[in-house]
Amino acid sequence: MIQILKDKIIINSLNFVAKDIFECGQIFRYKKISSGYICYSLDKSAIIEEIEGKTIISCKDVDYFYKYFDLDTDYNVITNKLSKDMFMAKAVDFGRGIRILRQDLFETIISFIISANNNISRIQKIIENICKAFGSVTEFGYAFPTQKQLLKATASDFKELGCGYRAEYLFKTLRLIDDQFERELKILPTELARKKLLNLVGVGNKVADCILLFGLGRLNTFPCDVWIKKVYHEYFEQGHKDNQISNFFVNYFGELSGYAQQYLFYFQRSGEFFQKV
DNA sequence: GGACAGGTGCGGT
DNA sequence: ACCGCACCTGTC
Repeated sequence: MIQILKDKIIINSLNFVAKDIFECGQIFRYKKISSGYICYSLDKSAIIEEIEGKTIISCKDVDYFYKYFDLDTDYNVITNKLSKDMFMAKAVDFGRGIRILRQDLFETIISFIISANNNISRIQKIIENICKAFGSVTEFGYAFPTQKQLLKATASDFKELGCGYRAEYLFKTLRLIDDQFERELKILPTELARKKLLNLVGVGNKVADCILLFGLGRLNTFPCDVWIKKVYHEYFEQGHKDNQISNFFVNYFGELSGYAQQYLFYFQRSGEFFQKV
């Protein structure tokens, strides 16, 4: 099913669809190209193309992207379990190729602080600006800056790069985190890790859950944004207050919560696109 | 001009 | 603890 070469990973599976993976809301550093997608993580990049029904991932660091795309996880098991719920079956069918990426923790923290009350194209632009201004030069462009590099930025630097009022959040949070902070987060149980994340400036419940899910691989979380609220009120309504919706879904989906969130989010949002086009 | 976008911090109860 | 509100900025 999966073939690993020196600078390529070849995947022969229906459970890997680049469009679904990159456009389901979990990542901002990717670009659509004529032959597929190119994505960036830290100082690395990979090209993802469909050739003769197979997915080819071309990159220098095969080990890194094998983990990044979480290729050891069998999504057949996940989609089969989730599809037992009638409504989920539709969402899973729509986003069959989704995989939750194993993103870098630091990059995830910074990126999702920027994402708060913001739209994707602007988030992408801001992150790109920050990479250009503070990241190292790579063969493809600019790397995501390290914490050390970002500590050189002032709040007004961030503002000039388009962050708006999130500039202060970034400036302050950068002074609250370090390697030790990240090491502790990685070993703490989900609830305690969430509490620790909520101490950061610009990190509320939603952003904390995104960091837990995308940066720490905690699948027992369910980030709740406006789209998920719509899903709840349209299809799962049971009288919960908005700030209890995430808990409701975690109870409902258990260890599959993170996956379920991605399928539901992507599905709900696609409806909006169809209506607009 | 005004509302809204993948929320959060803050001040007032 | 639980409200309500202001907030950068681009786009409709």
